Amino acid sequence: MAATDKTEGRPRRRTGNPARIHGTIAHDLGIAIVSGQYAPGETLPNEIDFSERLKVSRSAYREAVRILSAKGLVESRPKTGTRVTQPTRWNLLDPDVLAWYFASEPDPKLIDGLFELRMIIEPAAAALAAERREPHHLTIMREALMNMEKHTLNSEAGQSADRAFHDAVLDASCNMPLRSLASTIGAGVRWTTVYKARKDELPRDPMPDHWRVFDAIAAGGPEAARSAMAELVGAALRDTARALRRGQKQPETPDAG
Amino acid sequence: MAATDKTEGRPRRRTGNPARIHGTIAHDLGIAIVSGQYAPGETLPNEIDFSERLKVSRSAYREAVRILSAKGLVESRPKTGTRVTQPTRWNLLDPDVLAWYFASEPDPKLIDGLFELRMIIEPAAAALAAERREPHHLTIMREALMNMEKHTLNSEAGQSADRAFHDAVLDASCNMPLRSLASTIGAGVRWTTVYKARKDELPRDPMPDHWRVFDAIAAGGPEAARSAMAELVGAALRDTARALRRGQKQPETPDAG
DNA sequence: GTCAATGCATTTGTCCGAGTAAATGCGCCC
DNA sequence: GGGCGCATTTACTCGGACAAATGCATTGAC
Repeated sequence: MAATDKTEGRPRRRTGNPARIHGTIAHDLGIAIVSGQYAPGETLPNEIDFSERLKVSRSAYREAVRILSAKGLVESRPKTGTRVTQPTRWNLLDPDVLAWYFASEPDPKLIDGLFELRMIIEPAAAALAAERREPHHLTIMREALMNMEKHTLNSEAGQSADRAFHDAVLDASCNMPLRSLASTIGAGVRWTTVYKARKDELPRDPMPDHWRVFDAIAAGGPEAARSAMAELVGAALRDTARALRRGQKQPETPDAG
Repeated sequence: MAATDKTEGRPRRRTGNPARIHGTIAHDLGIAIVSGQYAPGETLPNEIDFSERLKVSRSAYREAVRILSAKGLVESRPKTGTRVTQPTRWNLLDPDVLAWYFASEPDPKLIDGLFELRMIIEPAAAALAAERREPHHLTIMREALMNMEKHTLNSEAGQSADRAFHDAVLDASCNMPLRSLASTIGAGVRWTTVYKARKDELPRDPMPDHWRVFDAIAAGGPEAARSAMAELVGAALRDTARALRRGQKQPETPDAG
């Protein structure tokens, strides 16, 4: 836990800063909603009852609802009440919403979907980055990869260096909407490494693939960058799929077959 | 105006429903922020003064700020106040934020970025759709295209049919994160058609391209669907670029060259 | 003279209670 | 039986008060 903080809807801040009530309520309620604890279409208890049950003032509760409403998770109207919207309306690309998905074990369909998105976005972004990268982008990438080598993906520092590298590639694409996908991609990267580590699955050294992407971007070769990044993400996908199979087998067949 | 409503931060609802104060404040402030009226890093007036100036209660103003905070536009802390965050932190993919961008004439860089994103996303989504589409997806697509033919892109109905078609393709990809990009793509589609119409630029009949995409998806041909969609988006891009050039020329050289 | 601890002022955060407006469902009237 | 007005439920808005947190200046010690 203790993620990157920044926006609304996180339980507590990086600096030991105590959480604000509306933030924690939004966080808890958000997790409850995306995990299906409140079904789509269901209306939650009215403001007065619910805020009393949560032991917070109505104002704080209402601000929490505003946060969830801003992210598309609920919709509130007079008389009808506040009800959970259909999942297709949720802002899945919102960093907080995605984080709430990953707070509990997320749906495998979502993991697959995120990998598909990465396979679409990241090679294209790498190609654009090869054409447009500025010197400072390369500096950030190089530093991230060196940190990755030093700390390895088993440490928190190594994982955040991995995310920093992918973020830098999206940054270097010089495309605002693409860069906005950084947090989404980052969540996928993070989950992948953590999950594989939990399954003791770290079969392939990720560094050569990463350096190939970096070299292609630095050399200004769009197609080389595209294929190198496709290879990198594809390898991560295959490793994760294997870890997923192991994870599913374990609870069913403890030691025999 | 009078967009699709649904989430928080819209000024008024589809059904003639009067706007809620916190929604209108968030809407107005959101537009002011994305249009640069409040510079990144700048802190807005404190809650009491600002809410008085806006002629609303502090509670309503605070709920508006919570909405903006949830979308990453502002960040508020005690003593420091509420300040506008750096644009890289904004949730550009949020439907409301994007709508606020388009409320005033948006930055051409953003338009280019959106087209690049569409050129990356939509062909890939079409390919996935060709593999996974269900009969009801095809029904929706066919109906959308028939409406498009009937009303043409000059009418509101025709434009929303266009959006409905692109939405249906993303739906048919059966990929949750991809589908979440529907509102973003839709905003791009909408802006494109409206802008071209304003410049009297409608040189190419869009229907054949659209039917080719549909046929490929219906036939289950991923690569055909991919290239057909790439052709469609590429044509829209070229037309829009031409309209942009005309739009820039007009104010400078009224009638001579 | 430098640095650390501390008190203070400012701003957001939280709480409470009351009253308003809107949307739904019911009963009434036509 | 269908359309219309009314009552009820719910979120929405308001105003005021207190608490908590934080940046800053002051003060003190070394």
